[in-house]
Amino acid sequence: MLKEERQNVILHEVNLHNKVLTTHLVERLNVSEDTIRRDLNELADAGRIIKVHGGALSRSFHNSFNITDVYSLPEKKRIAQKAIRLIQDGMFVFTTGGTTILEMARALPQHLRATFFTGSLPAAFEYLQHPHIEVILIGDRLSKSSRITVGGGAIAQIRQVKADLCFLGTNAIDIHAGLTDNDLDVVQVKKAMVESSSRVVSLAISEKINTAQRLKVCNATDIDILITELDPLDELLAPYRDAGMEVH
Amino acid sequence: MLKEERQNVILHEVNLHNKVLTTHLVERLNVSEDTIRRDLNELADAGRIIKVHGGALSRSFHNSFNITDVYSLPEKKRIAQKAIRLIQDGMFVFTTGGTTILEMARALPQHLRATFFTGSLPAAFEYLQHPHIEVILIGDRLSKSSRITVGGGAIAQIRQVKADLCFLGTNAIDIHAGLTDNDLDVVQVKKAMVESSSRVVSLAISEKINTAQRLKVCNATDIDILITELDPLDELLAPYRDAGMEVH
DNA sequence: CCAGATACCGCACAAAAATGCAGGAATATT
DNA sequence: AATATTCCTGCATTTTTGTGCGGTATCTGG
Repeated sequence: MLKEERQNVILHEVNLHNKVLTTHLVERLNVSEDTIRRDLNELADAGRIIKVHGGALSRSFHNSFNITDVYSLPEKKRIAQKAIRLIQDGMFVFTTGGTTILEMARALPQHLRATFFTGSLPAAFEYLQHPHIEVILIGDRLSKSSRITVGGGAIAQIRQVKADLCFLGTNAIDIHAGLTDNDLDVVQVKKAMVESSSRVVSLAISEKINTAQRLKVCNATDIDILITELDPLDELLAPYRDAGMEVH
Repeated sequence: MLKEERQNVILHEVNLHNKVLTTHLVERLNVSEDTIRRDLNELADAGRIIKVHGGALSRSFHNSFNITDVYSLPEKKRIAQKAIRLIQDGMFVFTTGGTTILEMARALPQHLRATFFTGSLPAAFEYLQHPHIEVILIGDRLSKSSRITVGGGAIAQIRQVKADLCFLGTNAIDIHAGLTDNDLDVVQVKKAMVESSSRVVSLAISEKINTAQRLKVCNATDIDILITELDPLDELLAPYRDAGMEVH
Protein backbone atom coordinates (compact mmCIF):
# COMPACT_ATOMS: atom_id res chain seq x y z
CA MET A 1 0.00 0.00 0.00
CA LEU A 2 1.30 3.42 -0.95
CA LYS A 3 1.98 6.03 1.65
CA GLU A 4 -0.51 8.46 0.18
CA GLU A 5 -3.13 5.77 0.04
CA ARG A 6 -2.60 5.01 3.69
CA GLN A 7 -2.88 8.65 4.60
CA ASN A 8 -6.10 8.88 2.68
CA VAL A 9 -7.49 6.00 4.70
CA ILE A 10 -6.46 7.80 7.86
CA LEU A 11 -8.14 11.00 6.72
CA HIS A 12 -11.26 9.09 5.87
CA GLU A 13 -11.34 7.45 9.29
CA VAL A 14 -10.78 10.74 11.03
CA ASN A 15 -13.50 12.51 9.10
CA LEU A 16 -15.87 9.64 9.64
CA HIS A 17 -15.48 9.25 13.40
CA ASN A 18 -14.03 12.66 14.25
CA LYS A 19 -11.22 10.92 16.06
CA VAL A 20 -8.87 8.04 15.56
CA LEU A 21 -6.55 6.12 17.85
CA THR A 22 -2.99 5.37 16.85
CA THR A 23 -3.40 1.79 18.04
CA HIS A 24 -6.52 1.35 15.96
CA LEU A 25 -4.73 2.50 12.83
CA VAL A 26 -1.83 0.17 13.54
CA GLU A 27 -3.99 -2.91 13.29
CA ARG A 28 -6.28 -1.51 10.64
CA LEU A 29 -3.36 -0.83 8.30
CA ASN A 30 -0.86 -3.45 9.44
CA VAL A 31 2.10 -1.14 9.81
CA SER A 32 4.24 -0.18 12.75
CA GLU A 33 3.30 2.43 15.28
CA ASP A 34 6.12 4.63 14.05
CA THR A 35 4.77 4.71 10.54
CA ILE A 36 1.37 5.76 11.79
CA ARG A 37 2.94 8.38 13.95
CA ARG A 38 4.90 9.74 11.02
CA ASP A 39 1.76 9.81 8.91
CA LEU A 40 -0.15 11.64 11.61
CA ASN A 41 2.67 14.14 11.92
CA GLU A 42 2.69 14.79 8.20
CA LEU A 43 -1.06 15.19 8.04
CA ALA A 44 -0.96 17.49 11.03
CA ASP A 45 1.83 19.56 9.48
CA ALA A 46 -0.26 19.88 6.35
CA GLY A 47 -3.11 21.08 8.55
CA ARG A 48 -5.49 18.28 7.59
CA ILE A 49 -5.93 16.83 11.10
CA ILE A 50 -5.32 17.83 14.70
CA LYS A 51 -2.82 15.56 16.38
CA VAL A 52 -3.34 14.75 20.03
CA HIS A 53 -1.77 12.34 22.47
CA GLY A 54 -2.84 8.86 21.45
CA GLY A 55 -4.30 9.70 18.08
CA ALA A 56 -5.79 12.52 16.08
CA LEU A 57 -8.97 14.57 15.74
CA SER A 58 -10.81 15.89 12.74
CA ARG A 59 -10.08 19.48 11.95
CA SER A 60 -13.67 20.55 11.44
CA PHE A 61 -14.63 19.04 14.75
CA HIS A 62 -11.97 20.72 16.79
CA ASN A 63 -11.65 24.02 15.06
CA SER A 64 -14.35 26.66 15.19
CA PHE A 65 -15.20 26.14 11.53
CA ASN A 66 -18.67 24.75 12.13
CA ILE A 67 -19.23 24.23 15.79
CA THR A 68 -22.94 24.58 15.23
CA ASP A 69 -22.91 21.52 13.04
CA VAL A 70 -21.97 19.19 15.85
CA TYR A 71 -25.50 19.29 17.19
CA SER A 72 -26.67 15.68 17.58
CA LEU A 73 -23.62 14.53 15.68
CA PRO A 74 -23.57 10.92 16.89
CA GLU A 75 -27.20 10.47 15.88
CA LYS A 76 -26.51 11.93 12.47
CA LYS A 77 -23.56 9.64 11.97
CA ARG A 78 -25.78 6.66 12.73
CA ILE A 79 -28.32 7.86 10.21
CA ALA A 80 -25.60 8.38 7.65
CA GLN A 81 -24.40 4.80 8.07
CA LYS A 82 -27.87 3.46 7.41
CA ALA A 83 -28.43 5.78 4.47
CA ILE A 84 -25.34 4.89 2.50
CA ARG A 85 -26.42 1.26 2.33
CA LEU A 86 -29.18 2.30 -0.06
CA ILE A 87 -26.83 3.66 -2.68
CA GLN A 88 -25.52 1.31 -5.31
CA ASP A 89 -23.06 1.69 -8.14
CA GLY A 90 -24.45 3.50 -11.15
CA MET A 91 -27.30 5.22 -9.36
CA PHE A 92 -28.41 8.79 -9.88
CA VAL A 93 -29.01 10.46 -6.54
CA PHE A 94 -30.54 13.79 -5.51
CA THR A 95 -29.59 15.25 -2.17
CA THR A 96 -30.64 18.41 -0.40
CA GLY A 97 -28.42 20.27 2.05
CA GLY A 98 -28.22 20.11 5.81
CA THR A 99 -25.85 18.61 8.32
CA THR A 100 -27.29 15.10 8.18
CA ILE A 101 -26.73 14.98 4.43
CA LEU A 102 -23.21 16.24 5.03
CA GLU A 103 -22.52 13.36 7.37
CA MET A 104 -23.83 10.98 4.77
CA ALA A 105 -21.52 12.50 2.18
CA ARG A 106 -18.55 11.98 4.48
CA ALA A 107 -19.51 8.39 5.15
CA LEU A 108 -19.77 7.33 1.52
CA PRO A 109 -17.43 4.44 0.69
CA GLN A 110 -14.42 5.32 -1.43
CA HIS A 111 -15.21 2.80 -4.13
CA LEU A 112 -18.76 3.91 -4.80
CA ARG A 113 -19.46 4.91 -8.40
CA ALA A 114 -22.57 7.02 -8.57
CA THR A 115 -23.80 10.38 -9.80
CA PHE A 116 -24.92 12.92 -7.22
CA PHE A 117 -27.06 15.94 -8.01
CA THR A 118 -27.16 18.64 -5.42
CA GLY A 119 -27.60 22.35 -4.98
CA SER A 120 -25.81 22.34 -1.65
CA LEU A 121 -22.38 23.91 -1.66
CA PRO A 122 -21.04 22.06 1.41
CA ALA A 123 -22.39 18.73 0.19
CA ALA A 124 -20.83 19.24 -3.23
CA PHE A 125 -17.49 19.80 -1.54
CA GLU A 126 -17.78 16.52 0.27
CA TYR A 127 -18.79 14.59 -2.84
CA LEU A 128 -15.75 16.00 -4.60
CA GLN A 129 -13.55 14.15 -2.15
CA HIS A 130 -14.73 10.85 -3.56
CA PRO A 131 -12.79 9.83 -6.63
CA HIS A 132 -15.50 7.88 -8.42
CA ILE A 133 -18.46 10.04 -7.66
CA GLU A 134 -19.65 12.34 -10.37
CA VAL A 135 -21.06 15.57 -9.01
CA ILE A 136 -23.62 17.60 -10.89
CA LEU A 137 -24.14 20.96 -9.31
CA ILE A 138 -27.58 22.46 -9.64
CA GLY A 139 -27.12 26.12 -10.41
CA ASP A 140 -29.12 29.25 -9.61
CA ARG A 141 -29.32 31.84 -6.85
CA LEU A 142 -27.45 30.83 -3.72
CA SER A 143 -29.42 31.20 -0.53
CA LYS A 144 -27.13 32.67 2.13
CA SER A 145 -28.85 30.99 5.03
CA SER A 146 -28.99 27.45 3.73
CA ARG A 147 -26.11 27.56 1.26
CA ILE A 148 -28.08 25.77 -1.39
CA THR A 149 -29.23 27.03 -4.76
CA VAL A 150 -32.86 28.00 -5.09
CA GLY A 151 -35.09 29.43 -7.77
CA GLY A 152 -36.70 28.62 -11.06
CA GLY A 153 -33.47 27.74 -12.80
CA ALA A 154 -32.61 25.18 -10.15
CA ILE A 155 -36.04 23.62 -10.38
CA ALA A 156 -35.83 23.46 -14.16
CA GLN A 157 -32.51 21.63 -13.92
CA ILE A 158 -33.93 19.18 -11.40
CA ARG A 159 -36.87 18.43 -13.69
CA GLN A 160 -34.50 17.36 -16.44
CA VAL A 161 -33.31 14.41 -14.39
CA LYS A 162 -34.99 11.21 -13.28
CA ALA A 163 -33.05 9.94 -10.29
CA ASP A 164 -33.15 6.60 -8.51
CA LEU A 165 -33.00 8.05 -5.04
CA CYS A 166 -33.65 11.34 -3.32
CA PHE A 167 -32.28 12.00 0.15
CA LEU A 168 -34.08 14.74 2.04
CA GLY A 169 -32.54 16.31 5.11
CA THR A 170 -35.67 16.62 7.19
CA ASN A 171 -36.74 19.56 9.28
CA ALA A 172 -40.06 18.18 10.42
CA ILE A 173 -42.05 15.10 9.62
CA ASP A 174 -45.50 14.07 10.74
CA ILE A 175 -47.76 11.31 9.60
CA HIS A 176 -50.63 13.73 8.89
CA ALA A 177 -48.83 16.96 8.02
CA GLY A 178 -46.29 15.13 5.92
CA LEU A 179 -42.81 16.48 5.38
CA THR A 180 -42.69 20.19 6.14
CA ASP A 181 -40.18 23.00 6.18
CA ASN A 182 -39.98 26.72 6.84
CA ASP A 183 -38.26 28.27 3.83
CA LEU A 184 -40.35 28.69 0.72
CA ASP A 185 -37.44 28.53 -1.69
CA VAL A 186 -36.09 25.38 -0.11
CA VAL A 187 -39.51 23.77 -0.13
CA GLN A 188 -39.86 24.29 -3.84
CA VAL A 189 -36.51 22.70 -4.55
CA LYS A 190 -37.35 19.72 -2.35
CA LYS A 191 -40.69 19.34 -4.07
CA ALA A 192 -39.03 19.20 -7.44
CA MET A 193 -36.57 16.58 -6.23
CA VAL A 194 -39.32 14.41 -4.79
CA GLU A 195 -41.17 14.52 -8.08
CA SER A 196 -38.08 13.60 -10.10
CA SER A 197 -37.08 10.55 -8.06
CA SER A 198 -38.16 6.95 -8.06
CA ARG A 199 -37.68 6.55 -4.33
CA VAL A 200 -37.69 9.23 -1.66
CA VAL A 201 -35.70 8.86 1.55
CA SER A 202 -36.21 11.08 4.56
CA LEU A 203 -33.29 11.41 6.96
CA ALA A 204 -34.56 12.65 10.31
CA ILE A 205 -33.20 12.62 13.84
CA SER A 206 -35.88 11.40 16.18
CA GLU A 207 -36.67 14.78 17.67
CA LYS A 208 -38.04 15.83 14.29
CA ILE A 209 -40.51 12.97 14.28
CA ASN A 210 -44.11 14.07 14.79
CA THR A 211 -43.35 17.75 14.36
CA ALA A 212 -44.53 20.12 11.68
CA GLN A 213 -43.57 23.42 10.12
CA ARG A 214 -45.60 25.87 8.05
CA LEU A 215 -44.75 24.84 4.53
CA LYS A 216 -45.44 21.47 3.01
CA VAL A 217 -42.97 19.59 0.85
CA CYS A 218 -44.94 16.38 0.33
CA ASN A 219 -47.32 13.92 1.93
CA ALA A 220 -46.10 11.20 4.25
CA THR A 221 -47.22 8.70 1.64
CA ASP A 222 -44.79 10.18 -0.87
CA ILE A 223 -41.89 9.10 1.31
CA ASP A 224 -40.70 5.59 0.64
CA ILE A 225 -38.03 5.22 3.31
CA LEU A 226 -37.61 6.85 6.70
CA ILE A 227 -34.23 6.72 8.40
CA THR A 228 -33.69 7.75 12.01
CA GLU A 229 -31.04 6.97 14.59
CA LEU A 230 -33.55 4.79 16.47
CA ASP A 231 -34.15 1.09 16.24
CA PRO A 232 -36.52 0.50 13.31
CA LEU A 233 -38.91 -1.26 15.67
CA ASP A 234 -39.08 1.67 18.08
CA GLU A 235 -42.56 2.51 19.26
CA LEU A 236 -42.27 6.11 18.07
CA LEU A 237 -41.98 4.92 14.48
CA ALA A 238 -44.96 2.56 14.53
CA PRO A 239 -47.35 4.94 12.72
CA TYR A 240 -44.86 5.34 9.91
CA ARG A 241 -44.41 1.60 9.54
CA ASP A 242 -48.17 1.18 9.51
CA ALA A 243 -48.45 3.81 6.80
CA GLY A 244 -46.35 1.57 4.57
CA MET A 245 -43.01 3.28 4.87
CA GLU A 246 -39.83 1.32 5.01
CA VAL A 247 -38.31 2.32 8.34
CA HIS A 248 -34.56 1.83 8.80
CA MET B 1 4.52 -1.66 -28.18
CA LEU B 2 4.75 2.07 -28.75
CA LYS B 3 5.51 4.50 -26.02
CA GLU B 4 2.18 6.30 -26.36
CA GLU B 5 0.33 3.03 -26.37
CA ARG B 6 2.07 2.09 -23.17
CA GLN B 7 1.29 5.41 -21.55
CA ASN B 8 -2.33 5.03 -22.50
CA VAL B 9 -2.41 1.69 -20.73
CA ILE B 10 -0.90 3.35 -17.67
CA LEU B 11 -3.47 6.14 -17.72
CA HIS B 12 -6.23 3.61 -18.07
CA GLU B 13 -4.98 1.62 -15.11
CA VAL B 14 -4.63 4.71 -12.98
CA ASN B 15 -8.08 5.99 -13.77
CA LEU B 16 -9.59 2.59 -13.20
CA HIS B 17 -8.04 1.81 -9.84
CA ASN B 18 -7.07 5.29 -8.67
CA LYS B 19 -3.56 4.07 -8.09
CA VAL B 20 -0.96 2.00 -9.75
CA LEU B 21 2.26 0.42 -8.52
CA THR B 22 5.45 0.71 -10.50
CA THR B 23 6.11 -2.98 -9.94
CA HIS B 24 2.68 -3.90 -11.22
CA LEU B 25 3.20 -1.96 -14.43
CA VAL B 26 6.57 -3.62 -14.96
CA GLU B 27 5.06 -7.07 -15.19
CA ARG B 28 1.87 -5.91 -16.85
CA LEU B 29 3.80 -4.27 -19.70
CA ASN B 30 6.96 -6.33 -19.72
CA VAL B 31 9.37 -3.44 -19.71
CA SER B 32 12.01 -2.34 -17.27
CA GLU B 33 11.34 -0.37 -14.16
CA ASP B 34 13.22 2.55 -15.63
CA THR B 35 10.95 2.79 -18.61
CA ILE B 36 7.91 2.83 -16.37
CA ARG B 37 9.49 5.47 -14.23
CA ARG B 38 10.19 7.63 -17.24
CA ASP B 39 6.65 7.20 -18.42
CA LEU B 40 5.28 8.12 -15.03
CA ASN B 41 7.48 11.20 -14.96
CA GLU B 42 6.27 12.31 -18.35
CA LEU B 43 2.64 11.77 -17.43
CA ALA B 44 3.14 13.61 -14.17
CA ASP B 45 4.86 16.51 -15.92
CA ALA B 46 1.91 16.71 -18.26
CA GLY B 47 -0.35 16.80 -15.22
CA ARG B 48 -2.23 13.64 -16.13
CA ILE B 49 -1.33 11.73 -12.95
CA ILE B 50 0.15 12.39 -9.53
CA LYS B 51 3.41 10.59 -9.03
CA VAL B 52 4.20 9.29 -5.57
CA HIS B 53 6.84 7.08 -4.07
CA GLY B 54 6.17 3.58 -5.35
CA GLY B 55 3.72 4.39 -8.09
CA ALA B 56 1.16 6.98 -9.06
CA LEU B 57 -2.32 8.17 -8.17
CA SER B 58 -5.13 9.56 -10.26
CA ARG B 59 -5.52 13.30 -10.13
CA SER B 60 -9.01 13.21 -8.71
CA PHE B 61 -8.00 10.86 -5.96
CA HIS B 62 -5.29 13.10 -4.67
CA ASN B 63 -6.99 15.55 -2.30
CA SER B 64 -4.28 18.10 -2.32
CA PHE B 65 -6.13 21.29 -1.66
CA ASN B 66 -4.21 22.75 1.21
CA ILE B 67 -5.63 26.11 2.07
CA THR B 68 -2.27 26.88 3.63
CA ASP B 69 0.13 26.91 0.72
CA VAL B 70 -1.12 29.32 -1.89
CA TYR B 71 1.59 29.95 -4.39
CA SER B 72 2.73 33.58 -4.71
CA LEU B 73 0.24 34.76 -2.16
CA PRO B 74 1.55 38.33 -1.66
CA GLU B 75 1.45 38.96 -5.40
CA LYS B 76 -2.06 37.65 -5.62
CA LYS B 77 -3.19 39.85 -2.75
CA ARG B 78 -1.84 42.89 -4.58
CA ILE B 79 -3.67 41.89 -7.72
CA ALA B 80 -6.85 41.39 -5.72
CA GLN B 81 -6.62 44.90 -4.29
CA LYS B 82 -6.36 46.39 -7.74
CA ALA B 83 -9.14 44.22 -9.12
CA ILE B 84 -11.80 45.09 -6.57
CA ARG B 85 -11.57 48.76 -7.48
CA LEU B 86 -13.24 47.94 -10.78
CA ILE B 87 -16.40 46.61 -9.19
CA GLN B 88 -19.20 49.05 -8.45
CA ASP B 89 -22.54 48.69 -6.76
CA GLY B 90 -25.18 47.08 -8.94
CA MET B 91 -22.80 45.40 -11.34
CA PHE B 92 -23.16 41.90 -12.73
CA VAL B 93 -19.84 40.09 -12.57
CA PHE B 94 -18.57 36.78 -13.94
CA THR B 95 -15.61 35.11 -12.26
CA THR B 96 -13.75 31.91 -12.99
CA GLY B 97 -11.97 29.83 -10.36
CA GLY B 98 -8.36 29.82 -9.23
CA THR B 99 -6.48 31.13 -6.26
CA THR B 100 -6.14 34.67 -7.52
CA ILE B 101 -9.90 34.95 -7.90
CA LEU B 102 -10.22 33.54 -4.40
CA GLU B 103 -8.02 36.29 -3.02
CA MET B 104 -10.15 38.83 -4.82
CA ALA B 105 -13.27 37.33 -3.30
CA ARG B 106 -11.75 37.64 0.17
CA ALA B 107 -10.75 41.23 -0.46
CA LEU B 108 -14.20 42.45 -1.51
CA PRO B 109 -15.48 45.33 0.64
CA GLN B 110 -18.28 44.42 3.02
CA HIS B 111 -20.63 47.12 1.78
CA LEU B 112 -20.45 46.15 -1.88
CA ARG B 113 -23.80 45.33 -3.48
CA ALA B 114 -23.24 43.37 -6.64
CA THR B 115 -24.25 40.13 -8.29
CA PHE B 116 -21.57 37.51 -8.87
CA PHE B 117 -21.93 34.62 -11.29
CA THR B 118 -19.47 31.79 -10.88
CA GLY B 119 -19.06 28.07 -11.39
CA SER B 120 -16.28 27.87 -8.84
CA LEU B 121 -17.18 26.15 -5.60
CA PRO B 122 -14.49 27.80 -3.46
CA ALA B 123 -15.20 31.23 -4.89
CA ALA B 124 -18.91 30.83 -4.24
CA PHE B 125 -18.14 30.06 -0.61
CA GLU B 126 -16.19 33.27 -0.29
CA TYR B 127 -18.89 35.38 -1.93
CA LEU B 128 -21.38 33.91 0.51
CA GLN B 129 -19.47 35.53 3.35
CA HIS B 130 -20.39 38.96 2.04
CA PRO B 131 -23.80 40.06 3.25
CA HIS B 132 -24.82 42.20 0.30
CA ILE B 133 -23.47 40.16 -2.54
CA GLU B 134 -25.87 38.04 -4.49
CA VAL B 135 -24.34 34.80 -5.70
CA ILE B 136 -25.59 32.97 -8.74
CA LEU B 137 -24.09 29.55 -9.04
CA ILE B 138 -23.58 28.20 -12.52
CA GLY B 139 -24.59 24.56 -12.46
CA ASP B 140 -23.43 21.47 -14.33
CA ARG B 141 -20.81 18.76 -13.96
CA LEU B 142 -18.19 19.56 -11.34
CA SER B 143 -14.63 19.08 -12.49
CA LYS B 144 -12.69 17.38 -9.71
CA SER B 145 -9.38 18.97 -10.55
CA SER B 146 -10.47 22.58 -10.90
CA ARG B 147 -13.58 22.48 -8.71
CA ILE B 148 -15.59 24.51 -11.15
CA THR B 149 -18.62 23.47 -13.12
CA VAL B 150 -18.07 22.65 -16.78
CA GLY B 151 -20.17 21.41 -19.65
CA GLY B 152 -22.91 22.48 -21.99
CA GLY B 153 -25.36 23.30 -19.25
CA ALA B 154 -22.93 25.69 -17.63
CA ILE B 155 -22.26 27.41 -20.93
CA ALA B 156 -25.96 27.73 -21.66
CA GLN B 157 -26.47 29.40 -18.29
CA ILE B 158 -23.61 31.80 -18.92
CA ARG B 159 -25.08 32.77 -22.28
CA GLN B 160 -28.29 33.86 -20.62
CA VAL B 161 -26.50 36.66 -18.82
CA LYS B 162 -24.91 39.85 -20.04
CA ALA B 163 -22.45 40.93 -17.37
CA ASP B 164 -20.58 44.20 -16.88
CA LEU B 165 -17.30 42.57 -15.94
CA CYS B 166 -15.60 39.25 -16.32
CA PHE B 167 -12.59 38.36 -14.16
CA LEU B 168 -10.42 35.62 -15.58
CA GLY B 169 -7.88 33.83 -13.43
CA THR B 170 -5.11 33.55 -15.99
CA ASN B 171 -2.90 30.56 -16.65
CA ALA B 172 -0.94 32.01 -19.51
CA ILE B 173 -1.12 35.21 -21.52
CA ASP B 174 0.85 36.34 -24.52
CA ILE B 175 0.39 39.21 -26.89
CA HIS B 176 0.30 36.92 -29.92
CA ALA B 177 -1.07 33.66 -28.57
CA GLY B 178 -3.68 35.50 -26.52
CA LEU B 179 -5.09 34.05 -23.32
CA THR B 180 -4.51 30.31 -23.21
CA ASP B 181 -5.17 27.40 -20.86
CA ASN B 182 -4.68 23.65 -20.70
CA ASP B 183 -8.08 22.17 -19.84
CA LEU B 184 -10.60 21.99 -22.64
CA ASP B 185 -13.64 22.14 -20.41
CA VAL B 186 -12.34 25.15 -18.57
CA VAL B 187 -11.46 26.90 -21.81
CA GLN B 188 -15.00 26.57 -23.08
CA VAL B 189 -16.45 28.04 -19.92
CA LYS B 190 -14.01 30.95 -20.04
CA LYS B 191 -14.83 31.55 -23.69
CA ALA B 192 -18.52 31.78 -22.91
CA MET B 193 -17.86 34.22 -20.09
CA VAL B 194 -15.71 36.44 -22.30
CA GLU B 195 -18.46 36.56 -24.92
CA SER B 196 -21.12 37.43 -22.37
CA SER B 197 -19.30 40.34 -20.75
CA SER B 198 -18.92 44.00 -21.65
CA ARG B 199 -15.41 44.23 -20.25
CA VAL B 200 -12.93 41.43 -19.74
CA VAL B 201 -10.30 41.56 -17.00
CA SER B 202 -7.33 39.23 -16.88
CA LEU B 203 -5.72 38.68 -13.46
CA ALA B 204 -2.21 37.34 -13.96
CA ILE B 205 0.88 37.18 -11.79
CA SER B 206 3.86 38.41 -13.76
CA GLU B 207 5.38 35.01 -14.35
CA LYS B 208 2.39 34.14 -16.52
CA ILE B 209 3.08 37.08 -18.80
CA ASN B 210 4.43 36.08 -22.22
CA THR B 211 3.70 32.39 -21.73
CA ALA B 212 1.31 30.18 -23.63
CA GLN B 213 -0.55 26.91 -23.21
CA ARG B 214 -2.12 24.64 -25.77
CA LEU B 215 -5.70 25.82 -25.80
CA LYS B 216 -6.87 29.28 -26.69
CA VAL B 217 -9.51 31.16 -24.72
CA CYS B 218 -9.45 34.46 -26.60
CA ASN B 219 -7.23 36.93 -28.42
CA ALA B 220 -5.19 39.50 -26.56
CA THR B 221 -7.38 42.16 -28.17
CA ASP B 222 -10.44 40.68 -26.47
CA ILE B 223 -8.99 41.57 -23.09
CA ASP B 224 -9.84 45.06 -21.92
CA ILE B 225 -7.89 45.21 -18.68
CA LEU B 226 -4.78 43.42 -17.53
CA ILE B 227 -3.93 43.35 -13.83
CA THR B 228 -0.61 42.12 -12.48
CA GLU B 229 1.29 42.70 -9.26
CA LEU B 230 3.79 44.89 -11.15
CA ASP B 231 3.84 48.62 -11.61
CA PRO B 232 1.59 49.44 -14.59
CA LEU B 233 4.53 51.17 -16.27
CA ASP B 234 6.79 48.13 -15.99
CA GLU B 235 8.75 47.38 -19.12
CA LEU B 236 7.41 43.82 -19.29
CA LEU B 237 3.90 45.15 -19.82
CA ALA B 238 4.74 47.62 -22.59
CA PRO B 239 3.50 45.41 -25.47
CA TYR B 240 0.16 45.05 -23.75
CA ARG B 241 -0.19 48.79 -23.22
CA ASP B 242 0.72 49.35 -26.85
CA ALA B 243 -1.92 46.86 -27.91
CA GLY B 244 -4.50 49.10 -26.31
CA MET B 245 -5.08 47.25 -23.06
CA GLU B 246 -5.68 49.10 -19.84
CA VAL B 247 -2.87 47.90 -17.62
CA HIS B 248 -3.31 48.24 -13.85
C1' DC C 1 19.20 3.86 -50.18
C1' DC C 2 22.18 5.62 -46.77
C1' DA C 3 24.39 8.40 -43.15
C1' DG C 4 23.65 11.21 -39.38
C1' DA C 5 20.61 12.71 -35.90
C1' DT C 6 17.30 11.66 -32.59
C1' DA C 7 14.67 8.98 -29.49
C1' DC C 8 14.14 4.93 -26.80
C1' DC C 9 15.36 1.22 -23.67
C1' DG C 10 17.75 -1.49 -20.16
C1' DC C 11 21.65 -1.88 -16.92
C1' DA C 12 24.54 -0.35 -12.99
C1' DC C 13 25.44 2.37 -9.29
C1' DA C 14 24.69 6.18 -6.11
C1' DA C 15 21.22 9.01 -3.71
C1' DA C 16 16.87 9.44 -1.44
C1' DA C 17 12.78 7.80 0.82
C1' DA C 18 10.20 4.72 3.62
C1' DT C 19 9.87 1.63 7.26
C1' DG C 20 10.81 -0.74 11.52
C1' DC C 21 13.38 -1.25 15.88
C1' DA C 22 15.51 0.07 20.33
C1' DG C 23 16.24 3.14 23.93
C1' DG C 24 15.12 6.94 26.82
C1' DA C 25 12.09 11.18 27.41
C1' DA C 26 7.55 12.99 27.83
C1' DT C 27 2.81 12.54 28.97
C1' DA C 28 -1.39 10.46 30.79
C1' DT C 29 -3.68 7.62 34.39
C1' DT C 30 -4.52 5.81 38.89
C1' DA D 1 3.98 9.44 43.46
C1' DA D 2 3.96 5.19 40.79
C1' DT D 3 2.87 3.00 36.62
C1' DA D 4 1.61 2.50 31.97
C1' DT D 5 1.23 4.41 27.68
C1' DT D 6 2.72 7.24 24.09
C1' DC D 7 6.23 9.96 21.83
C1' DC D 8 10.71 11.20 19.94
C1' DT D 9 15.54 10.36 18.28
C1' DG D 10 19.00 7.92 16.08
C1' DC D 11 20.13 4.01 13.34
C1' DA D 12 19.97 -0.05 10.16
C1' DT D 13 17.53 -2.23 6.38
C1' DT D 14 14.84 -2.41 2.42
C1' DT D 15 12.70 -0.25 -1.40
C1' DT D 16 12.43 3.20 -4.73
C1' DT D 17 14.41 6.87 -7.52
C1' DG D 18 17.65 9.48 -10.48
C1' DT D 19 21.41 9.52 -13.73
C1' DG D 20 25.02 8.36 -16.85
C1' DC D 21 26.20 5.03 -20.32
C1' DG D 22 26.03 1.99 -24.22
C1' DG D 23 23.35 -0.42 -27.47
C1' DT D 24 19.38 -0.42 -30.60
C1' DA D 25 15.49 1.27 -33.11
C1' DT D 26 13.36 5.12 -35.66
C1' DC D 27 13.24 9.26 -38.19
C1' DT D 28 15.01 12.60 -41.68
C1' DG D 29 17.15 14.88 -45.43
C1' DG D 30 19.78 14.33 -49.01
